[in-house]
Amino acid sequence: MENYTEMLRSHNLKATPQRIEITNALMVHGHLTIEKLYEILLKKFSSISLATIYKNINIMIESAFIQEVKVPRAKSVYELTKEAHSHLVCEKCGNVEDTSVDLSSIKKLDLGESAFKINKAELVLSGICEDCQ
Amino acid sequence: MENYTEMLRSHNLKATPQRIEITNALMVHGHLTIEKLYEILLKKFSSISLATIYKNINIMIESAFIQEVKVPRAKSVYELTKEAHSHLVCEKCGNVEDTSVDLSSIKKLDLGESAFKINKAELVLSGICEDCQ
DNA sequence: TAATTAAAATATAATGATTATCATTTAATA
DNA sequence: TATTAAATGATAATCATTATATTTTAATTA
Repeated sequence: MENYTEMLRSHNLKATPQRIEITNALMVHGHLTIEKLYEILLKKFSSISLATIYKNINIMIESAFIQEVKVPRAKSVYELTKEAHSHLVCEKCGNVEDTSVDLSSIKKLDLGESAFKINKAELVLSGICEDCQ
Repeated sequence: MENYTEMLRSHNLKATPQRIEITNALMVHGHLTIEKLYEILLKKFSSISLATIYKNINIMIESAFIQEVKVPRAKSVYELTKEAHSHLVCEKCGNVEDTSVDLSSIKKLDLGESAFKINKAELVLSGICEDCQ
């Protein structure tokens, strides 16, 4: 899908060139930190403000267009919202990639133990990626 | 176990009153944010510096005495290091509790898919706790 | 038990990250 | 094309964390 304008509008977000470029950067790179995103957007918009990045990240999270991934022992990265999945984080190069792990079994497993009502499960697997081995 | 002095020393940490109190606070409360920890220690040490909290948290993490838990959509909490476990986070009251979920099955499940070598699995389950339901 | 010393505590300054403010510009709509 | 609410950019303000320098202290040893 290339139509970022419609993607943004369907989440009630104005399709500004800056937002389209954020969307594109996340589509291309998968997972990006704030500073990396800023760096990438500076190439297209030489006078973009860091505040614009922060404000857009926040409003895009609110509208569920993107999501924050809290990475152990590292800065958070952001990704486009997609179907439920988990993350692999390389302890050496810091790269983050998606992985499809079935968490439904965990949800069931745990429900028996307590009265806690689980809505969401977030799993981060740390280790060494293929390239770094 | 009540002997916090020996616990600290076994991790090559000087047993200062401030560190003993941090240990005690974590033992009593389980999971605490930086600011909550500061608040608690102020009651015992009216002139404790926030820098002391930060420095101790960092050195205690380095020596594996405690661990940081990154909580989705909230501030990190810290806990004493114990056997591997997962966390339940209440979306309403913010309380964090431990839960024993077997992650070994996940590790195996995933290993088949890619050449990524998993060292650690961190799972956070979000939902509504018993009290908040 | 007192003396020694490296490390820790405190106070505070400095840095880094994020948010707020405001004037200007622009996307969406009529 | 004109209108307007929202977004952008520049920058100040705030909040979180770390660094620095001085004083104090836990651990060790004479």
